[in-house]
Amino acid sequence: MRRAVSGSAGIRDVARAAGVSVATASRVMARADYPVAEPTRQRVLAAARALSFVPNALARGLARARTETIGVVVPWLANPYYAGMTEAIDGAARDRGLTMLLGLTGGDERRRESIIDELIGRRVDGIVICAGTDDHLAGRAPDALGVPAVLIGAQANAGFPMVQTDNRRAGYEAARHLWSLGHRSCLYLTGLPTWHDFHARGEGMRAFLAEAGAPAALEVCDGLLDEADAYRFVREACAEGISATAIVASTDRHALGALAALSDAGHEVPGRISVMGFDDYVSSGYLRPALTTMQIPAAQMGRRAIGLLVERIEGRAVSDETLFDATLIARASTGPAPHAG
Amino acid sequence: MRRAVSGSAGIRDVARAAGVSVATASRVMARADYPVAEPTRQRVLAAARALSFVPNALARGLARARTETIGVVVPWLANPYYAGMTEAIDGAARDRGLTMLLGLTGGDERRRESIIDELIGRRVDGIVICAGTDDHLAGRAPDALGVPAVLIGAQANAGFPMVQTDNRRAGYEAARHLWSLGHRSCLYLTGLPTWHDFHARGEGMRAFLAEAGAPAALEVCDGLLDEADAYRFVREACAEGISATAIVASTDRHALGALAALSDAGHEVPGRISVMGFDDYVSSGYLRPALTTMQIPAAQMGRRAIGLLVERIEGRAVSDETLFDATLIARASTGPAPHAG
DNA sequence: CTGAAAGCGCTTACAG
DNA sequence: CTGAAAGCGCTTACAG
Repeated sequence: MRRAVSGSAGIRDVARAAGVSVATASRVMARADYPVAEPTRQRVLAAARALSFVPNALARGLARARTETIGVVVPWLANPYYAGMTEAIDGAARDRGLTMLLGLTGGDERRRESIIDELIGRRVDGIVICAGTDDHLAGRAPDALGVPAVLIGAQANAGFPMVQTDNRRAGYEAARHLWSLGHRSCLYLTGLPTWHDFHARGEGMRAFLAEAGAPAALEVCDGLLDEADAYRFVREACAEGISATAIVASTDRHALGALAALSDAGHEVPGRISVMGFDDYVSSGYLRPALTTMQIPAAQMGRRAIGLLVERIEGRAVSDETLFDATLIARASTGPAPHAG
Repeated sequence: MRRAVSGSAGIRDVARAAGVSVATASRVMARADYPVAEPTRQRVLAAARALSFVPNALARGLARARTETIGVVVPWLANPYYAGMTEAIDGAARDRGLTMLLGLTGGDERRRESIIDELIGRRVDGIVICAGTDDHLAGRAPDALGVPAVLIGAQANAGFPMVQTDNRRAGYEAARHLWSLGHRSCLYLTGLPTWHDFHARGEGMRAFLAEAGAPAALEVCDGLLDEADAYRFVREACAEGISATAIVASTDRHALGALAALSDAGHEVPGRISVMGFDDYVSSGYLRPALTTMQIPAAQMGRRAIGLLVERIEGRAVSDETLFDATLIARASTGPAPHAG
């Protein structure tokens, strides 16, 4: 019905130019380890080069039922945490010859579902989902998805392999750090309660403080979406008189807002009040005072996710869940509590 | 030879379930505006839903010679400028029903070329290239690419449509801002000389200063890749005695490094020295002192690029080159020059 | 080592 | 409004 009109040469053209059948041409283009006579191979290769043949990945994918493509779904790129993770995922995928199809959800669950359908429609070989606020995945079971999938940073989700940071422990360590500096009253600034990463961090802090015998030492303010929210909240808190000697922000973004607010309120950090965050963006070390933070190994997590995914794709599922640890990066924004000084 | 083993239903299954031919089933799934009897359409739709049919985009793309896919090539995501631009591009593409295939070059031209080949192999309908350091594109001509392409932030490149910021003018305005504050000696911290965006900014500054009668007022230090490089350089400069009263950084990242170095050297900003950058990351307004910067409309540029690309894809090329203007966002990091105060 | 042919899952001119 | 069939550009068992 239609004829090839596209300028690009097809395997048929290559075959003709090399004087072989398309089967043979295909065999040399498809894989290096096919049994083809060396001179034949060379002729085909030369023809392909001469015609600057680029195999049609659609046709290949259709025929092979394998697209060498993985879907990656992420909330945003605006957050350095996700940007870094996405970069790491892309790098790891590329190293294995896989191309990344990126879907940005904007934190909208409905959009996420449609993105996943889209990816399945494009027949990706697997999917990595960087979860955030919720991960019921509209009730999708791992098998119902039709393709292997691995979750990053999600709470336990029916049967999906996962890679995570031990957020509870990270929170625990954060509280311990502050406690050891003499802080006995902390304010935790966090996002929506449904973001379980953040929630787990808070739980970890609470656990430490309870063990330390000061269960009431933690005050939580949630619902803060970004630096602007954190800024406003802390600014008001300062105006009303802030009693905590330390602020823990659920991300470095929140910490940045808090830092700005404290500066504008004339509260010295860490002299009057200490501040710490979670994530460790590259920029955090260049703030002044430099930000103390619990570093989350986003790049490692991304790479590990690809590792798990490829295991699944190749049908050799070994590992299942991977837990990473956050690392305390102590910098200038945390110091001895004023009354302890 | 092979049978469909995959769990997902195909158009054939839908047709069978609905009691129609695959042709008819395809027609209702493919487009809403096909002439199909309403009851028939309903039966097909019901069958599709019941079987949770997701059309195979590979087969469709092969048959239609259109994939509803665009390739986007970007150096990194680690830089908020590119992250924001990529997000905007993705959003604009999604709004038009196009899926983004993202390729990260890491600033490596060879990798960029292989990514472009990869994208062409996947038969994207068009390509957006966020250029950086070089854009000879290995000598590729617009037509030789085989698909429509538009460049963002590249210097004039044989025939490709482009969207850009008027960097020269942005530099000019930056210099004017500083000059009006009494600064007569500026230091420009920048990346590799091959990054023409940065180079143009420097040229613009130089042009203003020449007009102002102080052509020697600009000192340039290039080769600074990130905040770490900027930090080191400024730290040393401070140690040796810095004579400039203002530092202009080619990006906010560089400015961040400079700010940290000045703080560590005990140089007050803007009392002793003013600092400004280019880009305007969301975080820049939360630095203390808040960073004065020339805001580059990255999101708008990304959206415009998609607009241009779609025009090309649909064969109605109207606009060709688009120039955006940077906007001065004056904040606390720039102030009157010390001797002018 | 090589070729002829069926098949991957859709779409769409062509005929009713 | 609907169906039978060719075609999109590859791959790969099957037979030499």
